[in-house]
Amino acid sequence: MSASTTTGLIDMETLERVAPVIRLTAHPLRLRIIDYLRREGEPRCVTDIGEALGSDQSVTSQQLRILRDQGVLAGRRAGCHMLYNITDPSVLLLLDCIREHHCRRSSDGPTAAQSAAQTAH
Amino acid sequence: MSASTTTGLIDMETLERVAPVIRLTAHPLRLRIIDYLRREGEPRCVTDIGEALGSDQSVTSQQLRILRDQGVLAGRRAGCHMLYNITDPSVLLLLDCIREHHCRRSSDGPTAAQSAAQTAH
DNA sequence: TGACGATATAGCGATCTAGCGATATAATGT
DNA sequence: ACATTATATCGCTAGATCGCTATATCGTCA
Repeated sequence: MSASTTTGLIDMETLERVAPVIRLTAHPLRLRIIDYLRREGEPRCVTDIGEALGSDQSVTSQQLRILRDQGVLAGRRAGCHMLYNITDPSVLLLLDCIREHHCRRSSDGPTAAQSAAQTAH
Repeated sequence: MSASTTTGLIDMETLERVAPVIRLTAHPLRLRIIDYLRREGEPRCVTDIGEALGSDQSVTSQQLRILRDQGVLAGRRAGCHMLYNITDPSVLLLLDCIREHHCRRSSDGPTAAQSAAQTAH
């Protein structure tokens, strides 16, 4: 019985590798940056992103670096600009998921999850 | 021009509300717990989960509480057991996404995202 | 080369998170 | 009531993350 307790589950190594990517991506401003880049459809520079989202240059650059380190974004030089674009399509699924999440959570009032979590205690 | 820079994007309030849920869910053991509960198909108690995943009782209980606080899981009493089940279906999408992610990243070698991130520097 | 615009990094204090051991609470059966 | 099993919480230390300011680097043009 001990051999099959975890068969069929995603192995721990994979989770330990992927979890940080998701965790670091799940940040309000960083998600917004990704959403912005998606809507724009083409690479944007740091200044554009910062101005559009109202975030400071330094902060914007830091977030971009984090996302780049995770392989979510990539940046290429264009003159004195740095153009960033989305390189990991799976984060777009995450955004789609958030859109649904949003509708379910805020429009429909308390969700099955929330009410269940309360009554369960 | 200032009015339409962020139209069509997920609003910041939504992101600030959803991001913590994703961030706290994106934890190796917690993802594994969710994956385990999904595979089992029916609610499981703390001891079962801990034994199956090889995690300490205290740690397991803590993770379950975090997931319950986020509305991802719910627990109901059954005698002296506490049976947990998944209440937020969207986390299953996250797991599916990880499975794809896993295949793309580990099987195909360096991914487009990773190579692009390196050449971009 | 020197000034300037654009981007990246360093350093800091504050806050959050991870695990762990010890202990407290809850439910059951005797 | 008491012992037992199951679950939850507490207290702690170490490490991660956040947002900010100041400063450094890079690329362009005169």
